[in-house]
Amino acid sequence: MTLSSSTIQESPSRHRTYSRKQKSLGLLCSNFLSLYNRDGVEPIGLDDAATRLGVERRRIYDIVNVLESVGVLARKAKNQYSWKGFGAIPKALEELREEGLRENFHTFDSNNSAKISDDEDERFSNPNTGSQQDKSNPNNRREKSLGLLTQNFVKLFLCSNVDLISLEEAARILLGDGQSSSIMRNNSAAKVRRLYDIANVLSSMNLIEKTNQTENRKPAFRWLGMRGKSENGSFSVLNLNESKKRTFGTEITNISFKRNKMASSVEGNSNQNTKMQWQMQVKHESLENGIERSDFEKGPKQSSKSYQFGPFAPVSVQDTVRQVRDWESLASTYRPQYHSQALRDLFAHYMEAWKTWYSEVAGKEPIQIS
DNA sequence: TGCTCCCGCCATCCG
DNA sequence: CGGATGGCGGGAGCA
Repeated sequence: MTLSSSTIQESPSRHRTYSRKQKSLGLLCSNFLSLYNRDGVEPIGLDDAATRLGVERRRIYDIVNVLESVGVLARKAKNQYSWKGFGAIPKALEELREEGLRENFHTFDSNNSAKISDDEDERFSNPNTGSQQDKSNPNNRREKSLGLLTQNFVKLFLCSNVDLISLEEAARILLGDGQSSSIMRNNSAAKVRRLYDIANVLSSMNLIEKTNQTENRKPAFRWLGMRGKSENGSFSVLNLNESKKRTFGTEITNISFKRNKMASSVEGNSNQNTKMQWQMQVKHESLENGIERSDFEKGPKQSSKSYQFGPFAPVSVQDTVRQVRDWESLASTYRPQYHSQALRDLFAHYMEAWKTWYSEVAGKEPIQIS
């Protein structure tokens, strides 16, 4: 479609320094969270999000699906989601845990796994009612969705004692297990990509952390959030790896901008619509290393129309400050919905964790301001 | 190289 | 039907 006239590629074979990292789902998720973590009740429009974050719509679907899986968002209507907030996570996880236990998520454990028959969620199901669709296979599309995969992945942690699961193991359990009867596609190698996607966004919320087994160096995921377990119905909160030690120096544990040598102003997209688009009055000036204040300019052409590649990369953590900052009000907004002390504790736990997280990302003191 | 996993084509699902 | 969703896997960054 309308292959852009010129502009697309300027200086061929020039040190373009693309930098894939700045386009990661994890970073995108962080920005998304920063952008909408407001008690504002206004619904979130997918187009709006895509535009504000400077990414294509397709990517928004990716993060929105996993965010919804853990309760942060709720689909309201077509093209529209409502922000539930971090405060909704404990409840969502608790439900996932119960659901997981009801199924056999706790039996995978050592040696061979126990496939998770799954089938899917709440209501309906029952023998094929209507006559439409189902020609190809009884497997609904939902079965392979990112959202369901996310929930199953989380259940793995919530319903067991382990807090470290290798990528390999997770793949085997979640996507058709090793060698089983079914001819199910076990080309896990291909499906594993989905796990990476999920892991990235869950990581950006500090629900999990990517590491690798002490011996073997094999990639693995460690659960950082709360854990269900025990039948007495009580929670046990894992002290998320002794939280951050707040190293005042530099060193950002998560985000890791790494030293992307001169990433700076990437693509010379020339969207002149910046005037109204990025209305985020970013004032943050930090971001020490690299990433000099990128100024969007360099746009000789005004191709108008296509603004799909917004300054997502450059801004990165931009306005994390403006949002949030008011944890108290945020907290009071959600706390009421928890009647049990357990959930309340969990909530507090998370708020603390995120407070730390945001301060790190923003590179400044624990938000608080007016 | 092998591990990660972004990108976007295009099958499906809704209105 | 046309637009909204979102599987899926090629293949390019990166370590």
